Amino acid sequence: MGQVAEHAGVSVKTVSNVVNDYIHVSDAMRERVQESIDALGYKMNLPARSLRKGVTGAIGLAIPDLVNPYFAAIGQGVMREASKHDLQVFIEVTDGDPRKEIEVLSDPLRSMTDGLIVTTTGWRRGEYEAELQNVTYPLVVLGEQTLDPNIAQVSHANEDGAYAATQFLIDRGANRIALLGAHRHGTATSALRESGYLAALAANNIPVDRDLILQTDDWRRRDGQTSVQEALDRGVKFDGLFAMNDALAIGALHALHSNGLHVPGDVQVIGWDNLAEGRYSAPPLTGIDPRIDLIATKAVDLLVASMQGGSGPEKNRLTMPYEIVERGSTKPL
Amino acid sequence: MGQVAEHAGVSVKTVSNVVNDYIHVSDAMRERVQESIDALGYKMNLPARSLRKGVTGAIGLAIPDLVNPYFAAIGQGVMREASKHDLQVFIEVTDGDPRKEIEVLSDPLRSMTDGLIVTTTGWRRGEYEAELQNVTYPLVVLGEQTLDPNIAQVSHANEDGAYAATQFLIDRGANRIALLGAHRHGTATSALRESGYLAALAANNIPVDRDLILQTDDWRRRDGQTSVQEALDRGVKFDGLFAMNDALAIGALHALHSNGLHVPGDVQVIGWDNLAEGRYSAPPLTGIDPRIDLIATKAVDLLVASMQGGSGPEKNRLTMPYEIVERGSTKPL
DNA sequence: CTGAAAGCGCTAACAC
DNA sequence: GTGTTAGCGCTTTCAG
Repeated sequence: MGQVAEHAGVSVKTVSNVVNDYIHVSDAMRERVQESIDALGYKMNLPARSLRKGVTGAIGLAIPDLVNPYFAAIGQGVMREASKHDLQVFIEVTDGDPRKEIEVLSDPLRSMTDGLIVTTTGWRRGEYEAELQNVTYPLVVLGEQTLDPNIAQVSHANEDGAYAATQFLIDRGANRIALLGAHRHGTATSALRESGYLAALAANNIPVDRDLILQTDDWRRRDGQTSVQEALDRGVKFDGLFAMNDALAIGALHALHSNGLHVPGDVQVIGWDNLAEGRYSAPPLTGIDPRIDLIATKAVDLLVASMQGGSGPEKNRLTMPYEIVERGSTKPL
Repeated sequence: MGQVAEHAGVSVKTVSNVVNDYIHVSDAMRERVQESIDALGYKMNLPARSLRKGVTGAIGLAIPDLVNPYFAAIGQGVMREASKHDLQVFIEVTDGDPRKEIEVLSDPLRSMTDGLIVTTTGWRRGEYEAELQNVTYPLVVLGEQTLDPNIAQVSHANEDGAYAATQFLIDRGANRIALLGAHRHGTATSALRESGYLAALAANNIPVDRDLILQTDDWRRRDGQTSVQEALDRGVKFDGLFAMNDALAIGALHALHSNGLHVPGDVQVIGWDNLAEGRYSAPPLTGIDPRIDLIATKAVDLLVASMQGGSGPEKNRLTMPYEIVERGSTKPL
């Protein structure tokens, strides 16, 4: 910057003014400085600016996995919305490891971001409340795990959506409905979706059959496939299947096909996430659309509000609307 | 840091020594300082460190799209390998827009990274050579578009792989083989794969039928689907299909099914990328495995070498090995 | 509207 | 082994 100032015959302050689009700069001056900038190929040093200003112009996004299409979509949505606010996004990967999901809160990288969006999968309800309390910067949690109502948060309509998905299957004639994705050690999300499922069964006077509640360790395609395969091997029969996410559903489809079962003829399948992949599966997947784009947008907006406004009495815990998108994996009504 | 120094009754230099694991610090001192650090909850300010040291400890990764599983896999691999070198990765998304792919080279964010890996999709051969020349920091290009042999680069074995894929189909009895993914405005990658396809046909004395060369605007599922659907609508017949990537192949599968065609009975399909999604399609996809993990690893290693060693006479243009993974979308030999 | 000087938090160089 | 000082490149007072 000194270089540019010298070349243009002005002070560094003036160069800074031009670079930062300061109002009170004469057009002549602006042009002259800009020419020097171009001539010398000057590039702003961001670390120096951050150090001086105390803000970085970047936010962090902690997700479990880049390759998982759900989190990739979150990442895409966050980046899109952040760029509208001229914010860079630094992605950190936590592998769905609860320890890493909490470490990220005090990572040195926090000094390079003005706020953090963290998506949690491993936390159980009530865990890590203390660490959350110690956070001094703007934070938004994606998930349903915090107790403290002061922490900004955006969640799926887990219970309502699960109820609706189950009812959807019932309405189309299924009455032995498997639930795929129950966690042995109960994450908050799976517990909520399970309770929506149970509520729908109860409302329709369908008895609960524990054999139909299929556990998985994780929510990936493989987990869906092996879990359904095992159920089939055990001789469990069902005519409907509600998978807690699309990846599980894709795996389930695979297992069902391998066992000669027809979808939706023998088993109707409904998923959750409305991933692009589900539009191209055979058959295309019916499912809950949680509006991932909206989740990401709201998360950024909440974070930005917290970064700017301090902590007004704004609504900081959002539950997203959902829709059911009907495709070939369920029968038409 | 001053805070910590005061609390521990030492100088800032000593605190810095402890934080940076400097060798010549007595154990007693180290412990005392560490206690103060913990007591005060001190966190290193990265921008300040970067400013002073002139290096940031981070690298940039420019990819077209976070949601595209191929690039997500590249991202995952790059992050994994980078973390082995204690490097942060800052991802930037270029939307496959050639302009953005070039802008990223001179982005202000470069001052926050010590090097850049850029994956190119939009460049045509020979384009942007000037901009590439102006780059003053370590750079690795993923793709096959640069002419300058001094630019580090890792590429797929496009021509050989395409030849092998086509031959694979021929060996299994196909003799009317469609090629899916030719670009109207010829990107380097599609041109190379097309030439491998043509070479294989020639080697087997199979005449080229231009109707079988299916153009697409991009390489996404949708492009594969619509392109194949159009071909079918035009009455084009084929018993084999080589899709230039898995996304196209997934789209093709969808179109084929919709038209009552059986895979591999009526049409054998081979893809390229070996994405997880292809393992769960119906039928599971045969295809070229480009070893995405290896590509990412090599890219980081090349970059790190260039960041450390300056520019030794090392091999800086790598073509990755490939394998064919056989699954249900082709017939057994 | 523009200039001069101070200082953000850190590490490198040098002194002790 | 540990302390002192200067300065990385920028923006922010405060003068003019």
